Amino acid sequence: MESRIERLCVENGLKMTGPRRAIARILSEVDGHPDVDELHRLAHTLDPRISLATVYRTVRLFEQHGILERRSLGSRRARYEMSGEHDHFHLIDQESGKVIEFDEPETETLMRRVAARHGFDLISLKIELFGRKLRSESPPDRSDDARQTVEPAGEPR
Amino acid sequence: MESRIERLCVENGLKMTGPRRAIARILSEVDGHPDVDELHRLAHTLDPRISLATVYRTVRLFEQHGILERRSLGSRRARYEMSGEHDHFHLIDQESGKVIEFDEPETETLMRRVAARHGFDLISLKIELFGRKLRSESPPDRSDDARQTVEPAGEPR
DNA sequence: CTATTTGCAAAGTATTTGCGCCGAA
DNA sequence: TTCGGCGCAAATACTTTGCAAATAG
Repeated sequence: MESRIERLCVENGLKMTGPRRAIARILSEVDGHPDVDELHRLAHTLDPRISLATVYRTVRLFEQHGILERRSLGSRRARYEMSGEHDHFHLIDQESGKVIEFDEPETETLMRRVAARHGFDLISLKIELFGRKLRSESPPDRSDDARQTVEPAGEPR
Repeated sequence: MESRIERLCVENGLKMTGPRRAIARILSEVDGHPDVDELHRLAHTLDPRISLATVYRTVRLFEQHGILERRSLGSRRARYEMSGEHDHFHLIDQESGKVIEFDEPETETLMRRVAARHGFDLISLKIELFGRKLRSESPPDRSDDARQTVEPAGEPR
């Protein structure tokens, strides 16, 4: 079966080699924001011959073709996620390093307008909120916000 | 004469050594978003004995005390700017790497609300827009937006 | 005086590259 | 068959650290 990313590779005219296919599959299945080491570790389970260098080369390639986006999310190493039609943003727990994704459609519109105001066409945007969990008082209301993913986090910076 | 940052250091109970004073002054005077090398080069003109390691140690210290904020702004190396009362954001020209600062007060409010909705207290936020200059049509309207700084940019990533 | 800080050089991370062999188209 | 991709190891880029000498409070 062909993963979403494999299809994008073909559409972009990329040669589909074994390693690329493996990495593409990993990327399609993993959730969260893996860094290169994680990707390498996972790809390694599909094909132990895949080298770290290839993972680096592949994510760079995918990024250049708009298939992946690079984030920092408060960690030192680069972390990646698939590009979506609409942007979503990240809320990072300063203590644990956990990342929560959230949507905020108005924001993108607003930012597009800001860019235009300065004579720019918006290509992409990164929004990272750093916060501390509220201990006390009113239980958080999360009645809106469609998708929402929490991940275990690497190092709490 | 004492720089703004020097004052902040004293308030934070930091020992004011020669190197720190020099770096603080550089930071107060430079505009833009210098990386560690730039700071070192500049500090070097004030006192040639200041080492790169000390610059690294000092920016880390200042960051921990909330005096400085670390940004990435599309480049690999960390870049710094003074913390202000209110956050401002960055628009990066994908071609040249130039950085434009802009204010968007509503945004911070909105983001604070989003964080609260997820049960978090907002500590800081980073917003980076990546854009391409509009060649054609209507001259950009910049009648609002208070402050605005453009800087020459290091490497266009 | 004493606990911190500094410079230096060496060690650590994160990422990229040169090169000869290998495989997809 | 051909050209680009791959693994490997070495190179590079950025940042941190151990240690002995220097210094702020």
